[in-house]
Amino acid sequence: MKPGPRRSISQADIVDAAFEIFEEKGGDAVSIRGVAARLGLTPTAMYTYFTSKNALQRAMVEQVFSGLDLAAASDPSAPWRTRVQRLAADLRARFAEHQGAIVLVASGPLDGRHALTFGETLLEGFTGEGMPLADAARATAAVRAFVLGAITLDAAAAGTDAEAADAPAPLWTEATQHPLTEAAAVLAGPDPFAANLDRLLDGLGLTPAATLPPVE
Amino acid sequence: MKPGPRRSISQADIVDAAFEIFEEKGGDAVSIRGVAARLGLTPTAMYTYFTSKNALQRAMVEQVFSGLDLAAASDPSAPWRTRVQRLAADLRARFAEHQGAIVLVASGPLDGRHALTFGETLLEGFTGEGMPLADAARATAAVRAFVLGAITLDAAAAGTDAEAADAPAPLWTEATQHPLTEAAAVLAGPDPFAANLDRLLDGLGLTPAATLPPVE
DNA sequence: ACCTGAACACCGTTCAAGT
DNA sequence: ACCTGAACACCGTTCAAGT
Repeated sequence: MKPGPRRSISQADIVDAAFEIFEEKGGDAVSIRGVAARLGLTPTAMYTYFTSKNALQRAMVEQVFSGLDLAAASDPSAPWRTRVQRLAADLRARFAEHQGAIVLVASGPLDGRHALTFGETLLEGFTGEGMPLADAARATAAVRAFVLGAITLDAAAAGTDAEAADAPAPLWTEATQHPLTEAAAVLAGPDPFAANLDRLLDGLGLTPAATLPPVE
Repeated sequence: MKPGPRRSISQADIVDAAFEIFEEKGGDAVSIRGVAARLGLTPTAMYTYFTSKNALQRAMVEQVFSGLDLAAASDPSAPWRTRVQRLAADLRARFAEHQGAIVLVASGPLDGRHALTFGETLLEGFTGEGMPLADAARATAAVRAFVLGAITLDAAAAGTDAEAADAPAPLWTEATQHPLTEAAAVLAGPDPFAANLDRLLDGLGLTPAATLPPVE
C-alpha cells in the first residue's frame, strides 16, 4: 500500500474486516492493529477513517442496524402488529449473526442514522394506529427495551453454553437454591420471544392479535 | 505486602476496588494491573483470586445483583404487581449507580447465584399468582428482557449525553430524517419505565393495577 | 497457599515525517 | 490528503522462584 492522497479503502471495508475478526476470534480480539493488518494498513492509517476505536465500534453497531428491512416494516399492506413482529425478529436475527455485538450497543450512544431510523419506524407504526405521539413514544421505548433486552439475554445464554462446554459436568448436583428455575428449564417450551412481544403489544393497547386476519 | 500462605484480601475486596476504578475512570480503565496496584498487590497475585479478567467481570455483575432487596420482593403483604415494580426499579437503580456495568451482563453468562435468584424471585411471584410454571417462565423471560433492555438504553442514553457535552452545538441543523423522533423528544414526558412495565404486566395477564388497593 | 519478578505477546494513540 | 515508522504508556497472562 503506497502512501498517497487517494483513499485506498472505505469505512465500510474497515467495518467488514472488523466483523470478520469478530466472528473468527470473538469481540475482545477486535483491535485497531488487527483490523489494520488484515487490510494491509498501518495502525496509524486507521485514524484517518475513525477517530478512535470507540468510533469504529459505533460504526459496527450502525452496520447491524443498517441491515434491517425497513421497507417491509413500513409496508402498510400488512397489519402493524405483524410488521413490528417482523422488525423485531429481524433485528434479533441480525444480532444473532454477529454474536456478541450487542455489547457494543450498551457501550456507547445509540445515535447512528440507522439506529435512529429503527426507532422512527416504530413511531410511525404506532402513530399510524391512531396513537397520540406521546403514547407512541412510550410504546416505542417499551418495544426497544424488550427487544434489546431479549437480544442481551440471547448473548448471555450463548456465553453460558460456551462455558458449560468447557467445564466438566458435575456427577452430583447440590440441592438447588433455585428450584423453580430448574423445573422451568426442564419444561423448556418454545422460544418465548414472539409470544412475549405479542403480550407487550397487547398491554400497549394494540389491536389484539386474535382479531387480525391470518398472515399467509 | 509480604508473601506468605495467609490470604491478605478477599475476592470482595477486589470487586470493590474494581468498581472504584470503574466509577473513577470508566469501564475500559478497569484492568487486572490497575486493580492489583490499588490493593498493593502484584498483577500475578490476582490470579489466585480470579482465573481471568472475565471471571472478575462476572463477579462484578454478581455484586450488582447481590444488592437487590429480595426480601421486599418476596414479602406477600404487598401485591405481586407492586413487588415486581419495586424489584425492577431496584435493579435499574443499582445499575444506574454503576454506570456502564450493564455491558458486563451481555459479555458473558448470567449464571451467578444472585443473578439466578433474581429470576427465581420472578418465578415465585408469577406462580404465586396462580400461573402455571410454563407461563410463569415466559412471563419471567419477558420481564427480564424488558428490564435489562431498559437499563441498556439508560446506559446508551448516558453515552449520548456525554458525547453531546463534548461536541460543539451545530448552529443550523439539517432537515431531519427522523421527524417523529425529534417531535417526541420535544414532548419529553416523564420516565416511561414504570408505566411500560405495567403495560407489559397487563399483557401478561396480571391483575390490572387499577383494581389494586393503593400503595401508601 | 500465597505472593513476587521477569518475560511474552500484545494493546490504543500520538507525533513527526514522507509523497 | 493519506500513509509510514518510531515511540509512549499501557494491557492479560504465564512461568519459575521465593516464603
